[in-house]
Amino acid sequence: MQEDRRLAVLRAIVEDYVSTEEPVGSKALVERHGLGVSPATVRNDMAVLEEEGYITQPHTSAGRVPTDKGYRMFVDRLTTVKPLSSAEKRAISSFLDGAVDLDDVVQRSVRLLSQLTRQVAVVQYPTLSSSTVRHVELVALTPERLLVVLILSTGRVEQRLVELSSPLADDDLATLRSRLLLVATGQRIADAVAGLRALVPADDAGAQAGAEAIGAVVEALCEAMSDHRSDHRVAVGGAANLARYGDSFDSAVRPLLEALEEHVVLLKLLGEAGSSGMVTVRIGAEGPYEELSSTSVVSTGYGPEDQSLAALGIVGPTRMDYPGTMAAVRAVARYVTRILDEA
Amino acid sequence: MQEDRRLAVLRAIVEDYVSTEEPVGSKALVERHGLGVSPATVRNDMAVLEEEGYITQPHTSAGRVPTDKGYRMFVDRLTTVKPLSSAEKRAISSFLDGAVDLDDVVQRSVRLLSQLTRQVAVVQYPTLSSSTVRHVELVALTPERLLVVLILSTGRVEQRLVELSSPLADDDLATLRSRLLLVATGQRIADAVAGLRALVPADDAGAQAGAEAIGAVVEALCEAMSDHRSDHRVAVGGAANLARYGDSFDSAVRPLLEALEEHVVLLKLLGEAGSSGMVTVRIGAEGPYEELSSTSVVSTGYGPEDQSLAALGIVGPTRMDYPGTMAAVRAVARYVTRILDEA
DNA sequence: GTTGGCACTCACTGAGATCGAGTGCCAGGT
DNA sequence: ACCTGGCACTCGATCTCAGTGAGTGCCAAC
Repeated sequence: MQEDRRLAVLRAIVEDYVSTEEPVGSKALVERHGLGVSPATVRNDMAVLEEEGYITQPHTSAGRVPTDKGYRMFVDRLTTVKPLSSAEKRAISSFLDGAVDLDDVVQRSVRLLSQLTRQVAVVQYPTLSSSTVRHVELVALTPERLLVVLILSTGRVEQRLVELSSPLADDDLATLRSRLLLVATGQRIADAVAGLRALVPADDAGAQAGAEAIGAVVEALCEAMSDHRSDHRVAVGGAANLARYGDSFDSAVRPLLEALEEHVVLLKLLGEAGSSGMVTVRIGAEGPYEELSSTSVVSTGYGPEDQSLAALGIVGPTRMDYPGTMAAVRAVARYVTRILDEA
Repeated sequence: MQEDRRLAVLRAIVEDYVSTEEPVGSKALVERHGLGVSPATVRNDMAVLEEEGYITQPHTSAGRVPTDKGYRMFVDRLTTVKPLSSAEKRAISSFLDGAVDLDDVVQRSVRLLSQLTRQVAVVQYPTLSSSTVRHVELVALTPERLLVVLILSTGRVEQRLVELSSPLADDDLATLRSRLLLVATGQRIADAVAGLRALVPADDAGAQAGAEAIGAVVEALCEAMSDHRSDHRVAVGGAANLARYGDSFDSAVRPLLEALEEHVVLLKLLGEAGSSGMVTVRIGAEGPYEELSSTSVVSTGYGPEDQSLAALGIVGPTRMDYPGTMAAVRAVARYVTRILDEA
């Protein structure tokens, strides 16, 4: 019984603190929320909650503030699913439906997400690893310069320039192209890489015409396929929302701004995201980055069905509207998944 | 004579204020700089400078601070070219020489520029308008889906997906491809667009096989060429440097953060940049954006010779090290130009 | 045209003094 | 066993107020 009320108190504290941005006291609590008890009772509950580590007071004789543990409890057990308003739903679909290509989808998603949550949004570009090769194209810019174009099922196009030491005849080019197509088309990345490498003649084989070209082209293709830069590309948006931090500027915003430029760090944060459909919340110092100890990450995977292509999410202060943010993140992930499926 | 000294005083004020971040008084001035006169004399000069609008005092009985007009004078007439240190030069070349493709060049440039200047750097992707068509490729993903790939002399690759209502025979595809190549290859964008449009048969012409395909493909190509999104792409880096603003946070950083996300605004700012080789400085409220009245933009065009492909520059507080910043911007622009030329 | 002297201004700083939201605890009520 | 009203206490926030000093403007002398 009292256990239940204590949790209600915790929830109320979190909600109030999130919306008012100020430590919340016992009196204000009973007024703003309909718990039918007196401030004194609430104070007792608060004392217990503090003992258990869910809340603290910044200084004696100030209201209480949730700790990371408190937020965690709130997120895990106290949030009720908060459906998006129909206006928000409309915003999402009208925003994303106009997208023309992959880049556009990602960019619109970041923008949308940052506007919905009023936080900094991060969207990872769909990763290559689970996609297949749709097409490979060789273009002879000059007899010694080949442009290798790789087109993946996700719609991503990678191109590489290959310089040859000796010119390549058109016939050989055509042969090479068809061999590449035969081996790679329709394959998953990993299989395609293996198949392509097998094409390269062993060192001691006769220096047949175009042997150098095969090696160089295959090398370029494999490099493009396993290119981690593409895997690691992320789009960031809504940095202007950082200006709302107001207080705790140097301690919180600076490292965050730095992290936002270090895309590898961002990916690590997003990477903790579970599979599609599950929204993951990392609160404060739960992660590996000490400097981000006062920021939380709400993220999820997105992509068709069980195999999630990539992750998206938002980064914000630990004091944030978790239910609303989680709902927004999940909704956007779903829509993006659908859009990608259709395309 | 006194005229000369007054300017020397102005220069000294700007330099001191930039480095100390505090209003500078007459006594400190004569001490730190070797002007061989007494504080009283300097005070007289300051009074004149203030009357002429080059400096102000934040409040009575405080030191002087340069006005926008003061900075303008400083930049136009008082700066001596400040050569980069050899360490900086080395940093530039080692940083940029490793770049592998166009995207990489741009991204490295932003990073480099932001680190050299400790400001927010902005680099515009090379614009399409002055580039030529290197190659056009058609790929039949399925008989009804064509992938159109456009390769430009700048190394940029644009792709578009075209859906046809009826399948296209391989022969027709090959014919179309060669006609496209004939018309477009080597042409400047504008000419290529004109040539391509001429390929589309008039409405009343017989519905020859592939007529629809021609129209759709040409449409896609032209759209890709005149696609303003590519023209308008910019890379931004070094936002973490905003954290150094410290004071005047809400008034300065917030609008700046917003502007940084509005790439169109950035382009407008950069767009004021003169031709290659000339570094342009916009100080404070000289520009069209009131909210950016306490920020300056140092920018320049870059690209081969007379025709500049795009612009790059930095955005920072009006109180900045103009000589150093201008030198860095110019140096980076030169290096980038060289790199692009070689590639 | 320059300089030293001098009175004046005014932001900044730190020491009280005061205020009040909020707490902890206890005795009494249900 | 639990809730409640009452009460003393704490301590950050706010205000006031004098003191300090960097810096100025002006003037008479060089």
